[in-house]
Amino acid sequence: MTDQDMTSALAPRLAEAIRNKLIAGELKPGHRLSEVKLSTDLQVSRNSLREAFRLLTKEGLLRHEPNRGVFVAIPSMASIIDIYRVRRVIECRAVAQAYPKHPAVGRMRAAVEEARAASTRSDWGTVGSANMVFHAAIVDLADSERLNAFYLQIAAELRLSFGLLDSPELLHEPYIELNAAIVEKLDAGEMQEAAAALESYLLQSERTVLAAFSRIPDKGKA
Amino acid sequence: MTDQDMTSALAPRLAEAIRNKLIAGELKPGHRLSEVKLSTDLQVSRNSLREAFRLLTKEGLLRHEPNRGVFVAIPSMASIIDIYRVRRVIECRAVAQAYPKHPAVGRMRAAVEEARAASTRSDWGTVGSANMVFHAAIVDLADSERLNAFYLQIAAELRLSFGLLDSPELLHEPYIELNAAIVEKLDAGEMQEAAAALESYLLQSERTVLAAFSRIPDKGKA
DNA sequence: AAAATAATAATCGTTGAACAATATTGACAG
DNA sequence: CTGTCAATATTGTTCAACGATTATTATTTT
Repeated sequence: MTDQDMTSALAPRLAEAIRNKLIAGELKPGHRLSEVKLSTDLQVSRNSLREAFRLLTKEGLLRHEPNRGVFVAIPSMASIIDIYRVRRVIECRAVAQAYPKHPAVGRMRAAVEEARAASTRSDWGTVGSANMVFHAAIVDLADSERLNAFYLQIAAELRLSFGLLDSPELLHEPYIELNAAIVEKLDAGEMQEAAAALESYLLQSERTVLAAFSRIPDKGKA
Repeated sequence: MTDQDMTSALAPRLAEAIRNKLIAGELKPGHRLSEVKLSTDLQVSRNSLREAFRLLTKEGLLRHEPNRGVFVAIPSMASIIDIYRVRRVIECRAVAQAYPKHPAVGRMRAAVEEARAASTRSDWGTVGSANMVFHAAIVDLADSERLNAFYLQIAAELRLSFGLLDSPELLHEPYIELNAAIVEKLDAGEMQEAAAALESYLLQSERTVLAAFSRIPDKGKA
């Protein structure tokens, strides 16, 4: 994990490294990222790090305060509501308009299987990852690279919120079978029904996340 | 237009300045942007310019080739198709789910009026701008800042494509009254009908743009 | 003359240092 | 305890440098 392949440019690689730390919870919301400290830690120059900061700020994972520095974005109810709004717009439409034999359906099915297997051994981390794959596959039904990229960004932002919650397993486990139901409906060619199921699914998930979020004691504090 | 307000950071301001040049057609697709030349022209350092480049590359307006530099993105049929796919996903859903008395409807109506007025005096530039405002207002019906930001980005990319076309007035003028019809349906509370109208509208617009694009002689050449 | 090759120049990628501007900290006086 | 002001740290931006890669020109070879 030290010096990777130099295939791509430095700034995007740096951004990815930081992004991974963010979604892994190693950097907590509200925390300030010192340019000198991070640049020495990551063995890069301040300038290169600043390029990465700009990327992540644009992605919504960092917040930039002039002359004060960059901070890990602090998720809010508003941001969660906004993200779920985006998800419903994109995912539901993708399912409603899907071609039932789209290759992504196979990935959806595989993600359901992986989640089921991980669930039996209480591997909630894998369940969560499989769920992410499932929904990314849904978006892929729309066959748009721009939507895919946008969704990945939104998903990363949502994972930042999840990091604040105490029991993230509850956020994914109940939905495994709902995911399976959506795949079945897609297989049967019932796209409208699948979209409707997904919509209520997402609304319920949003409520659950918001409820868990409201239970956080010191939210709003750095 | 020289040195603006220093409210925001330099990199985003630089990005905006370059973005404006891109959609104004001052920088043509395929053209390489020299770091030293642009940085001296814009009176900024190479490092600051590179930060702006990263932003614009992420937006899809520039393309980055390792060790070769950044180039103005070259629109393709594939990118136009992709962008219209995104537009249908977002705009149609936004209209279908709209609250008829949403403030954005007023902006839609105002945009139609401005387009009509500009059309009578053959001011096609204003017609085009009003059309952009109209569709941005549509997206705003969904009340999502993330969707708004994403749409703005996509719209800028599309305008880059428009810059290649010979007679852009044909791309907007025929749609003024179709826009008006959508506003009327929204006023009447007929959101599904409005969404359906918008969908066929966008499909037709896509065909027109693709047809005009296919008539470009030397596309694919730098 | 045409093609291949070598030398040269130009550009990018990244770094480190520098300095001004702004923000934070801490001492001190009231 | 509170407000003021200097001292300190951090960001914002620029500049110069140099290795690495690419583009260009010159040279050689066939």
